[in-house]
Amino acid sequence: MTATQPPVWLRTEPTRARRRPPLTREHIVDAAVSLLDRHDVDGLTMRRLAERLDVTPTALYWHVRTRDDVLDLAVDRIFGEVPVPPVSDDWRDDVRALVRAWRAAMLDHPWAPGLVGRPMLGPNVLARTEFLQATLVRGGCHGRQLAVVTRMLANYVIGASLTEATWRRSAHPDARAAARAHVAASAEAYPTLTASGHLDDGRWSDDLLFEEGLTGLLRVAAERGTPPERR
Amino acid sequence: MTATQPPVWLRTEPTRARRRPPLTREHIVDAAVSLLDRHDVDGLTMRRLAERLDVTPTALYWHVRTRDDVLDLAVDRIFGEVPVPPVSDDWRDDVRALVRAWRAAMLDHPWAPGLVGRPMLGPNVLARTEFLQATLVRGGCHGRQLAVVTRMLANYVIGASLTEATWRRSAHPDARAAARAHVAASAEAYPTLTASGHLDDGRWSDDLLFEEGLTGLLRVAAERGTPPERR
DNA sequence: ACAGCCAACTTAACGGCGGTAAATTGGCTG
DNA sequence: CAGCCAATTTACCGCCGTTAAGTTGGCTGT
Repeated sequence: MTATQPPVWLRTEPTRARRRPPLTREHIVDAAVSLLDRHDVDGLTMRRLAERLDVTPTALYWHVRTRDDVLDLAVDRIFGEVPVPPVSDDWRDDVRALVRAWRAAMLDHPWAPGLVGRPMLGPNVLARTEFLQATLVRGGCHGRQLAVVTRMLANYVIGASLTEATWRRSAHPDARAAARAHVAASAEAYPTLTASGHLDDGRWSDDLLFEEGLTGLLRVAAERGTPPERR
Repeated sequence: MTATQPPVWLRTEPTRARRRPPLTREHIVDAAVSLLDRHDVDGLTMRRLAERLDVTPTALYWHVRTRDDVLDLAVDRIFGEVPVPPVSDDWRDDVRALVRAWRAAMLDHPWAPGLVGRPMLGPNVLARTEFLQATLVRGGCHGRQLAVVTRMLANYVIGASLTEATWRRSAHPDARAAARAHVAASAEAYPTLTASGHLDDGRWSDDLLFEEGLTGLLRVAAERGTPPERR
């Protein structure tokens, strides 16, 4: 039988599906994140991404419009890793949990904070922001105060992630040391910085500084009212 | 006289210096900033930069190691535009003035906040940080509290600049509108965001939100002590 | 059984990019 | 006027993002 069919060896493969697994936007983002984790932003090329997915570079453009799209999707993917905490009886704890996890996710992927400078409208980002603001409302924030506090907290966590990730990325063991030496060399120009050990590693842990700052912000968030003229 | 010299017309030019003006790192940074202002980060190419300076691209590499160097220098140049306020009798006013000017400079060059994710060790950055911390010391901050507050303020202004510059850069008049519509379309998923008008333009001005948040931070900065177990 | 369709992918190529190596220039010094 | 050497140019490499046009192969309707 099968006389008219060419022998197996000449047919390409089981011919089951065209590709298995078929290329997906999800798969692309998977590969992108893993590439970003390993090679940082400059290391994410459409060609490398394609190679990783065993596909021609141009195939990606069927699922994605540009490289920037890939980056946007990757950022939102990271935000998906931020667990939205269960609602507790103290709204402050909930804000703390969310913001803490937010920072942690960013630091797990130190390339991410540097990409925050683009419009973030992904569903994961929006969902976390929604939770943050809803929690603040639960805590009694309204109107202008709500807007102020939301922005304040977001700015804080963004700034903190960016600052810390910056140093974490220049991971060369002595890059920090070089920086410290550089400042110490002009100690008379920066007396306070050198005295306070502003660039020192071990002096105060990043975690501690972040937590204490956050505590301060929550204190601000809890002060309700404070209209133009208060009291 | 001058018989042995060829007539002026055949000599290339005053022959005063090899180039006039001679290429300088300062000139390069000048051109870079102006190019960044006009064409954003992607628009700054070594070739365009060279063209602007009437020089071959490779000539730049004599004064600068890589394109990243140019970006680093450009960022520090921007920080040079931040006026260090005169010392007043209220340290809070001084912090306010510095931080306010810091944000203003970043927003004047909306490409800058996105470049903060690289080690900033330029003299202008360090001088401003020194002033900030010195002022806090004057206000009575010491040790851990000083570290916490310094970071808190820096993170806040960085986050705020980045957030605001992001929207300012996607300047297409209706880009924000599209974003708002996008969120509004899933209003049932983001009830609080839509209710609070989180993405609305006119609701609360960026300036106002920044100032009120800053007021809160200064209140935190003024609370001294607060050790592990307080009171 | 087969014609035709169209989503998904490949082939080929373009222009521009950052960066390097080697040659060149031209004012200055001895 | 010989020789030096800082400053710049010429020539080029390999990689990049992206586009246009072709190909494939499973599915649909008859």
